Amino acid sequence: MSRRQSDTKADIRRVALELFTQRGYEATSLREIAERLGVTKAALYYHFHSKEDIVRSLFGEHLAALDDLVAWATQQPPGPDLRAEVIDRMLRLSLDHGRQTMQFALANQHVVRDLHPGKENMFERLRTLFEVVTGPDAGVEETLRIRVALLSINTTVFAAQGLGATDEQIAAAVRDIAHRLTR
Amino acid sequence: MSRRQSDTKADIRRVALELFTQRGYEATSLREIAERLGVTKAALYYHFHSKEDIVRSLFGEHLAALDDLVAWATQQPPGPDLRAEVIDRMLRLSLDHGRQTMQFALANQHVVRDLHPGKENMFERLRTLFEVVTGPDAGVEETLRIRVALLSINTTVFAAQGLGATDEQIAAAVRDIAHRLTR
DNA sequence: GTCTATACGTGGATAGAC
DNA sequence: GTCTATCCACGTATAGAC
Repeated sequence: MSRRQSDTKADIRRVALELFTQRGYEATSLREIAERLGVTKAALYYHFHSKEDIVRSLFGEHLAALDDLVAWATQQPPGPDLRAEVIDRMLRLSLDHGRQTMQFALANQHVVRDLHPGKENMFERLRTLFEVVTGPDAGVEETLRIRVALLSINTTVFAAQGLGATDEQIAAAVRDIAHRLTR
Repeated sequence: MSRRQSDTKADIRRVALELFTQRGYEATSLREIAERLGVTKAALYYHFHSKEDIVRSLFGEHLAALDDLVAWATQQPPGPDLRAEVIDRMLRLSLDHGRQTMQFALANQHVVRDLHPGKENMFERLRTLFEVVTGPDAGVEETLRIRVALLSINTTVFAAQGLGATDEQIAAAVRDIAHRLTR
């Protein structure tokens, strides 16, 4: 039985995510990705239509999952319980898709922003989520605090660099942080 | 009296910071910067040696100020008071240099990281600052919490996008957040 | 499914006139 | 101090053989 095609495709995705995150999207050439994998540029184009297509493939699932979360949250009755639940679901979502995907999004904001022109991008979804968990009558400071609580997932992953923390420790820290910021 | 040379230079810096932040460093060409200013690429090269030189110029002051802070903090006796003071000084430092510089650094991590090869880069300084404010006997979760508190300055500025918050409101929110995370 | 070869654009950077 | 003109390297992407 021969090596499956999807293995190569998965390899490309893995290396691309790594390099895009470390060096940035534009600073990473397809040549580098190909070299790292021991294949040629043309091989990449067999599996993906374009460079942007690779990013789309990397971020698509995450975006879809975020969509589901937003849809779910919108239907729930507002309140403090919802905040904690949204944070917890977002945390699980982030850990599932791996820390690196978030790091990538943070370090390549303009790329992620332009993936879906118009209002369909990631930051619009985040904004919607912000609005759902924040009451309409919250003051500026409270709004900021709640938003930071949601973003603390990303921040904590970033802060954990070089610390050798496990996913469990990170998750525990995030819950603690979010709790301190939203009560 | 003729238009001073430093005006043009300042204009370049202003536009460059704006574009680098919005579109990313590599995605922004010198041609775009020049066009926006109504000058030619060659004019840019009169004021700056290279593209990287522009970034260095943008980030140099911030880095120097951060150096001073690290040096100061290293000499202080450790303790909870130091944490609050370090956060406060870092907050003032960040607000002074403008929010955009931080946004730029966040959105172009790899560029800032490689500005000074070796250990002289921004993240090394941050790491040093982390170590100073975190006791050597802190657990993983506590360490994460304190780090996130320091980073909350950046996070809050990011979270404030599109909210129309004043610098004072942001500063107040940061102090509140840091306090909740470090007590 | 992966290769070689190549087209084509654009980017950063420099030389030299004004 | 700013321009025109130009160089060169590299990037994405495609065509077509194996």
